[in-house]
Amino acid sequence: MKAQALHGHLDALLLAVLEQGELHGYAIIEALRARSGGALDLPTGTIYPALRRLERAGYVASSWSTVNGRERRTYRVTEAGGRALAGERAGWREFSATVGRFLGTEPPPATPA
Amino acid sequence: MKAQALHGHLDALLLAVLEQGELHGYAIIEALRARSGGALDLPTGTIYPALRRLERAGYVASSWSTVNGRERRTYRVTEAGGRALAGERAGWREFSATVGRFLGTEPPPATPA
DNA sequence: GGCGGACAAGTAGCGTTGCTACGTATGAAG
DNA sequence: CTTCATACGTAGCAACGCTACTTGTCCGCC
Repeated sequence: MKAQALHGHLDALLLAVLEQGELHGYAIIEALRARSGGALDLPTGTIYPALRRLERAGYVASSWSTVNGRERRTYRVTEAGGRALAGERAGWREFSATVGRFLGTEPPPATPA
Repeated sequence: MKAQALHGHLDALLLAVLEQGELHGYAIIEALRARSGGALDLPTGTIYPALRRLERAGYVASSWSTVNGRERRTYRVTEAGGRALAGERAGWREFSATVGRFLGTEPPPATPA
């Protein structure tokens, strides 16, 4: 699956993953890959900027820690982030319903002309 | 619904609409609006360039006609476009299933037997 | 000791995509 | 005559994610 189709939904995805528990960037990538069955394998150049975007927006907060000499920035969802996620979920539902109506997850209708 | 979230799926949408019968640009906009219950109200500046993109790619073909002194460019899906649409449909299914797993939208309604 | 690979974070630059705003023209309605 | 619906189109912009690259530590292997 070409991941570039994520357009506009990446933020929601990140919030959704972080909703289940705080994680650091690298772990988020692995969580996405694991939970999607390998379909989502995002490069660091995609998620780090996205995370900073979310932090700038106030949807996540981060804290540094050092584990075995390796610096880690751990992110967690803020209250505003939680609200945003709820909105994103609603938006996704509407979006997928709308697009799904056209791309019909099912075989092409007989189209009685 | 903010339509800008369409990112990457517009082409598939256009092909899907045209699959049911050839239409001209303006009619496509109306068809999208009608079939989506008003959720999709795309500006001409969005679909005309998209249509030309599709034509350049060989997924649709167009022909001019004049109706009541008004020029019309009518589009229809080509064979390559049909194949592309099939691929887009498969892609959409995978994409929506993947994102849905995170955003909690349950599996697509296609749950037969 | 040296080397590569996993872990961990980050930036710079690019291409694609859809949107806003604008421009042109005809026919019908008021 | 003006306005609205029909009908086509372009130019410029902003957002988003991707590719490619950089820095640094720790661990296992030769």
